[in-house]
Amino acid sequence: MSTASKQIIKNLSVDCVVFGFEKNSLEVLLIKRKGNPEKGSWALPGGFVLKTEALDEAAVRILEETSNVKNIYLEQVHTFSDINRFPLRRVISVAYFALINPEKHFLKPGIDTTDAKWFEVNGDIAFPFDHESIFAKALNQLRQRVRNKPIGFELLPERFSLTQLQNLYECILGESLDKRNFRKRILGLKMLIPLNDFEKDVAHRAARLYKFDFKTYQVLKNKGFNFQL
Amino acid sequence: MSTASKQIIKNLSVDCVVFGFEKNSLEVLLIKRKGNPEKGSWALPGGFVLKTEALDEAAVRILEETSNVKNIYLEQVHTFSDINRFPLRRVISVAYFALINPEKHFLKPGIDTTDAKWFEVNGDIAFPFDHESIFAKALNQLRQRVRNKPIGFELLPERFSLTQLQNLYECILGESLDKRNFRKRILGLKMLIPLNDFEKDVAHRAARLYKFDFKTYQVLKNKGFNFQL
DNA sequence: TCAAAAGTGTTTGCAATACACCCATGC
DNA sequence: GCATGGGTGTATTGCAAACACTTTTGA
Repeated sequence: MSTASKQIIKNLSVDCVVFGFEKNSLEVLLIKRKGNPEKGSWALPGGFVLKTEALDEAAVRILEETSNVKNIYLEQVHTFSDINRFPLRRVISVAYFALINPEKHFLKPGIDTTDAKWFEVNGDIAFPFDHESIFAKALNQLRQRVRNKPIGFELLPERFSLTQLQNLYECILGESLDKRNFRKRILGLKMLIPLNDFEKDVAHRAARLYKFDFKTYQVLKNKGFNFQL
Repeated sequence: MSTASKQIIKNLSVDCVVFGFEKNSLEVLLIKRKGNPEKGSWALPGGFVLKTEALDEAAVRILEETSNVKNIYLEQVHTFSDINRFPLRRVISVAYFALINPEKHFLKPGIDTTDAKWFEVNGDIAFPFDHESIFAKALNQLRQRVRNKPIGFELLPERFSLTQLQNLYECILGESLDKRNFRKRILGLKMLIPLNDFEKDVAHRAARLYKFDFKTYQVLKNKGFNFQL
């Protein structure tokens, strides 16, 4: 079933900046466009809003349709409205940003896409349309977010080491952090539960694994915190 | 000239939450609606976007048209898209928030409005449509803003006392602050220039007046700061 | 002389920073 | 036994918080 038959709003789209963390690298999900304009180029997953849905719903649907990504945290970022941002006609686009753990999502191309793939955030990405600005704004928002809300639950495997968490923070912020201070502050938040499990098959002392205390995590997410990492 | 003749986008509007500070009270600008729906009720100034303008431009134009407010700081807040937020048809609305000094703006009703007036933010306001949510989101954003960016330049007269500035902060945050600590921190930012002028005709010791060092103010606005007021 | 707000410093505690060595493991 | 990353504690510093009295002015 094509989106067209579902009554789209022709001048309103949603674009999603989906961040994932894998192999110590922060990545962004792009899809290869099946149709014109910009056919064949790698773009942010996006699509038109239906007459029957709110923007949040559209974002969820579009991510599922274009790349098979489901059940994730989404947050509205900004609305882009340059007159010529889309070449065929005037379309304004609402940007969303999302965090997921790539390992939990098997990408597959969907409607309007021939492929879906992760790209390194720090690599050189040639975005079509105004997706460069959209991406930049979303990345910026992610960097703000990490300093006053807990983050990681959405991006890491269920059990992880403190070093993994620190790597995640370092990737997002683009700076390196002091190990001892990082641990002190993170553990001080009491949002991690230490497990009696350790890394396996590593050529060095095995790191203890932790999981998120989901309840505390949610509380912190609501009330936020305020420290320098 | 009516907006209709300028080719509006019928499903896309902008609503503005304009904050002003006067007589130690934080206020929001509302306009009285001339037409249906919600004729006669006090609403956020808003209007439809033209096919020929970006959202930021629309916000500027709409504020000027509805209430004669010009030349102000505007910032996009959020896009509201509930299917039934507007009763006549599906309209999504992009909210902006703005800060102005009421004394510098002579309100007068414009297109689609029969009146324009300031309302106390802390009073009971009966908003039409989903303007309650829009207002709440904007106020929330203002409260965030005040903690990590300088604010006040847009809301205060050119020359003002430290007490006025403190009152402004207290109004926005809805809590009272310690005078000595407030002064230490504000002066520490080096964004104020002390003048050799003082309050006049007050029945107590006259307060020194300050003005903003616009350059430092702008620098701080870009790089932000991070302290608890 | 009283009322009302302006103006001013110090102490205390906490949280951020900087920093270096021993531990466990696989090869 | 060596290379690799895991794990740990302390001293210092700077900033936030709490707090009360004197000064100026007009009525």
